[in-house]
Amino acid sequence: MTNDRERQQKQGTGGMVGDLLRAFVDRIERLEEEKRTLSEDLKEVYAEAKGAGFDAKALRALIRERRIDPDDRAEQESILDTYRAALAGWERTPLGDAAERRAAE
Amino acid sequence: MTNDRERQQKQGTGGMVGDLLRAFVDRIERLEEEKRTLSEDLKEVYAEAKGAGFDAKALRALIRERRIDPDDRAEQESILDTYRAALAGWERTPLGDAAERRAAE
Amino acid sequence: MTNDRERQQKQGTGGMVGDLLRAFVDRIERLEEEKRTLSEDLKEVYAEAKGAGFDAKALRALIRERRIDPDDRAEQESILDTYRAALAGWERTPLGDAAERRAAE
Amino acid sequence: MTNDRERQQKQGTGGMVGDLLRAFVDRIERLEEEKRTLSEDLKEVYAEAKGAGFDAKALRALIRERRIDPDDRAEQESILDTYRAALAGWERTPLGDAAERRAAE
DNA sequence: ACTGAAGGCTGCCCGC
DNA sequence: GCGGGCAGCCTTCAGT
Repeated sequence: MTNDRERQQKQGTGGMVGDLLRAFVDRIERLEEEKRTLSEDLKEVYAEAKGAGFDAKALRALIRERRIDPDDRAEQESILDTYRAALAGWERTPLGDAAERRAAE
Repeated sequence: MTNDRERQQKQGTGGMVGDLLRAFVDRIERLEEEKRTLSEDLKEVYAEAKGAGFDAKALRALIRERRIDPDDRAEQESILDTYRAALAGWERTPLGDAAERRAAE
Repeated sequence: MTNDRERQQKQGTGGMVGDLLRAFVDRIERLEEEKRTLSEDLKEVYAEAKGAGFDAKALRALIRERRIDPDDRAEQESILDTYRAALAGWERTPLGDAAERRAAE
Repeated sequence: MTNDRERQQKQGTGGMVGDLLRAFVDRIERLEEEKRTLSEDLKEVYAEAKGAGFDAKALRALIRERRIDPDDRAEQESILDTYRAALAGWERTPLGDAAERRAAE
């Protein structure tokens, strides 16, 4: 009988592994659901902040800045400064070229 | 008046705006921390499952499948509806038939 | 015959709309393929730059910085500075709390 | 010459590294510009299709379907393979049967 | 340590 | 003009 086979798969002696698997799936899905809820809460807070007159983009930038390690940030900034310096005076970009071509059409 | 608020934000007169900002930052960072905790929990569960003999990759595939499946039915319906709308007035044309067959797959 | 019906759908009088649709699909897929090729080229260039000793992350940051409008960037930086100032001295973050709790375990 | 002195100061020894960096930046920005152009072309094609009476959303869905379909078969195969691997040693258990049926859907 | 995938985040485009 | 949906980018993580 199909149902017996089903029940065996889910509950029988051989189903212990299945029970274990289902337990894991359950835990995972609960955790994911909680994460999803938090993401929504976060979205709400940003919306609220925006409603209070704060710039959401800047607020996100602020949070990001606070999140990352100050040392790492300094390191990255330092490298970036070096590159910026290496390109100093180099305003002739492909993007500029394209804009000129576009204007010439 | 908006300008007063602007000036307050920039000068910190009374710090009320600063307090508000701090409150938002605090709420955001708490929520993010909770999310981070859940991500770690999730990672642990996967590790535990792996320790129990389950293949993590397959487990993830299973979870993903279960996650998208419910939406998927709705999505398929939605696409089907959209196709019907896109083909409005052509339903009796061969193209309409082809689209319907495609959507029905 | 099924094949004739197929051919009608694809090539017959009633298939003119189908031809048009297929032409659009063809153009779109060609353009997407070209985009994909460029993405791969880009990836190669970054890999090459990395091989030449440049920091890929910083390089991307540099490119991003050059891409956005200088005025917009200044505006964002200005707002960010304002927020930073409003939070000055506020180092007590949830993340910090969590770290302390973690250390206490 | 003043410019040479300037450039030396900003780029370091001989400016060779700076030149190299500029070359990379140039290549990257050109590729990105080409991508941007293609994106615009794509947008135009969609607009044109819309003008011809096609529903843009449905068209995008169609393209997406065609794009993922080839991969999809491979992906499905891959998942199936993964499941088989995950269940190695349990194939003769009820769980194995269930997993195989699930993967076969 | 690096590479390839997976997931989350951000910016863009459309519809309301 | 704005909020939602979607595509692309970035980051992180498992695997080699």
